[in-house]
Amino acid sequence: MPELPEVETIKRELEKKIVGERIKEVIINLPKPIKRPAPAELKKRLTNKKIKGVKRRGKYIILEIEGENFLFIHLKLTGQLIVEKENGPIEKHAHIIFRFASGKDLRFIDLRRFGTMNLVDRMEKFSTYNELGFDPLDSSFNLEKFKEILDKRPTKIKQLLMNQSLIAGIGNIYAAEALFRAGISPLRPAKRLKDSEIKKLLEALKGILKEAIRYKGSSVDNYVTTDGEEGDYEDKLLIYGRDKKNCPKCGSRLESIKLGGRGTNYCPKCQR
DNA sequence: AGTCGCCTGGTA
DNA sequence: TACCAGGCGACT
Repeated sequence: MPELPEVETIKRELEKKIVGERIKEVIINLPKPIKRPAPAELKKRLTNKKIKGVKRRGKYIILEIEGENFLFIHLKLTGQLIVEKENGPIEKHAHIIFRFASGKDLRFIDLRRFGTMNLVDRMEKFSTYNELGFDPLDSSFNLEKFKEILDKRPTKIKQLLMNQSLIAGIGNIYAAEALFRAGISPLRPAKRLKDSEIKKLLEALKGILKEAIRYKGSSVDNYVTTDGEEGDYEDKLLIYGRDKKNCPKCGSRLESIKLGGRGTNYCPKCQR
């Protein structure tokens, strides 16, 4: 499940591996991920173009391609972006392949087919881009801004953390981890958090995201880096996925509930 | 704010 | 063999 740390890891690797490469062919084995334009049009616009840069916004990877082309890629739950030699065996779910003049491929692989691609000629033309909230690691995202976001919102804090239009990049894993580290119950209405708790949560959030990036993300589900390697942060997760287990801090039994349709674990003793 | 649908593979 | 996971958009 790629969230901010996983997407950031992929972004940094792609920056090193594919900037400057020229696309000689776009192979579409499954058109479904291509939302717009029509697959044939996308092919036409990208063929024989150079990759100029790679950006990340929330959980989106953005490839900047010669000729005013911005390709927004969302990996959703099981998407992978792998760079490898073009003559290697084609993976079972390799839906879209960008074949470079150098003999390398960038392959978009997605078991569950939820991932998406949108090609636009200006960043702002991708409507979702304009609706994304703060990047939690950006220096402009400080205590004051975080307080403003929580202020007056009755939403449960975990759901607020995962609302991409407020803060962009946090998903189920890191929301749960940050709340555990900060000792805050996922059920607390956002507006009821005390200043001291908001401070703690912000520090936990930034800290965990940075650590996870250092470990190249968590390989929950089938996330891998652009080498096809797993991340190493999965072993550091203290609360996510620990259904029916005991709290790593106090030893009491963890609570497993559904929140906004998503599985949520927390320790009722350590998280208030 | 809650629910559904999109998907496949692992698990009860 | 039925069910569940889950980001996000669409819908209510």
